[in-house]
Amino acid sequence: MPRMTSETGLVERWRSLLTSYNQVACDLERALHDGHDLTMGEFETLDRLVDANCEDRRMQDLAADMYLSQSALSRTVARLEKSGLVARSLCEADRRGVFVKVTEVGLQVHAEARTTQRATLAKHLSADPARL
Amino acid sequence: MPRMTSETGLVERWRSLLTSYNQVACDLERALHDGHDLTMGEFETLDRLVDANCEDRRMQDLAADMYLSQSALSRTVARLEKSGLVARSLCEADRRGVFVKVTEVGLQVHAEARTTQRATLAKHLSADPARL
DNA sequence: GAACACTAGATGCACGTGCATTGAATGTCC
DNA sequence: GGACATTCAATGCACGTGCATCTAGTGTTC
Repeated sequence: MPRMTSETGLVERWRSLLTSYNQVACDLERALHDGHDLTMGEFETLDRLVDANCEDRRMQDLAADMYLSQSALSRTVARLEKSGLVARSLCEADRRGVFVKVTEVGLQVHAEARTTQRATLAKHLSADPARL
Repeated sequence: MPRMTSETGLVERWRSLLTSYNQVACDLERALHDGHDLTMGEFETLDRLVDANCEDRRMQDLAADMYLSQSALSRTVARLEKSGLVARSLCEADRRGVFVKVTEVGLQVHAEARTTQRATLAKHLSADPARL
């Protein structure tokens, strides 16, 4: 069973993934920070919240479709709240839970930041879909 | 000019990249840490050094084909040296430069860790080349 | 050869992260 | 209903990172 091919391809694909990700992430992080004083994690969190708009979301649900760990998310939301971009409120039904909602300011900042994000993504991902 | 399609695809591809990367990276990080007391960055550094074996490599050259920043690389190599996996020696030709070489122990640890890496990569990347 | 710009790599610092733990609320079992 | 396990979110802690800066060696210009 000649599995050399698959093993080699594996590492190559991993390195490709590693490189792609880091290039985009690095640039995006800087662009968001410089232009909007946001972390990539903060923007992504905001982005998820806006996607599911009108609806309060529990921390848990947020964490579910994100890559952030529970503690990271907790602190990220704390930072966003401190900046006035989201609001936390406790869930009456289950008083352990916490609801998170985007504020007006949060919506504005998100809209602006999204422009930056799109531009950065386009710069890196538009021309070469082969090397995703 | 209907660019909606491309913009939408852009974000989708980014989220896909984000998710793929974080799943693999997270798992790999843990596996390497638990099994070999290595950071992902440390392993990748070691990996690059082994690839270019027999040859001393300057920090600069190492940094060139890696995603790590200059300061991160500097500290990573410092940690690897402290653990006895690599050795630094100064470059006589240009005494600002520093050579980095894998030690015997480093080779062994790398070989062991590579097994773990391959296994982890296989788990995540083997079945679904479509969603690289 | 003295002054100045530049480069290689190390380091102080602030910050975001994961892990483990904590505190509070809920569920369960008898 | 009281004791115990479980869940949600927050937090102490150690650690790796990037940015800016620093030190030392090199190149250049006069």
